[in-house]
Amino acid sequence: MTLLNKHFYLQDTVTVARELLGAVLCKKDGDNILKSTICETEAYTQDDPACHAYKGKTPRCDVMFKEGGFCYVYFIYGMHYCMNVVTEQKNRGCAVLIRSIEPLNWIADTSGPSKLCRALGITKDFNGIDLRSIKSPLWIEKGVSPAEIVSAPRIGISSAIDYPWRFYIKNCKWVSKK
DNA sequence: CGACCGATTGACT
DNA sequence: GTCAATCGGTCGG
Repeated sequence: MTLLNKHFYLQDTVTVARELLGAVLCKKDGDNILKSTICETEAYTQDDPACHAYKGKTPRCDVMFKEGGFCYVYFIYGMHYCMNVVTEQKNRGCAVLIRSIEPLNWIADTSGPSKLCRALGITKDFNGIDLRSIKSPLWIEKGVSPAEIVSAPRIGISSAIDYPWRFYIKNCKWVSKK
C-alpha cells in the first residue's frame, strides 16, 4: 500500500478531484480497516461562489485554509455531514467533496456524500485530521486509476455559476443518480 | 418514473 | 431571520 502524499494534495484542485477517483479511503474500525474506492468527487475553489471559503475564512471553513491533505467536515441541513479533502497550498481555501465510495471489504449504501459519512461514522470530530497519515483514524491510499472518467455539473448548487467539476467513474453503481 | 416537500440545526448576515 | 455542497418519503401521471 502507498499513501497519497503531500505532493499529491498540493496539485490543482480540479486535478486532485479527478485523480482521487480510484484511490482508497481507509477508516480505522477497531482492529479492522474499512477500505473503499472513491468513485465520485466535486471540486471547490476559493474564487467559486459555491465554495464555503468564497467569502474568506470563517469558523466553519477554517480547515479549508490548511495545507492540502487535511480533512474538512461540515454539518448541513440540520442532520448531515459531508467530507472533503483540502487541496493546494496553505491558505488557498479549496477542497474536494467526496460524493460516493464503493465499499471493498465491508457492506453499506455509500452512494451520496452524507450517506458515506453516516456509514463510516465520520462526524465533526474528523474535521481537521491529517489524511496523509496512517496514524489518523482516516487516510487515503493510492488505488487503481479508473478506465473512464466522466465530468459533469455539480449537484445541489443553486445560487452560483456552475462548472463541470463533478467527476465520477463511468458505469459505477455507487455514483449518485442524476 | 419525476416533482415536490419536510426534517432539523448551526453558520452567517 | 434565512438558508444550506442532503436524503427519504409521498404524490401524481
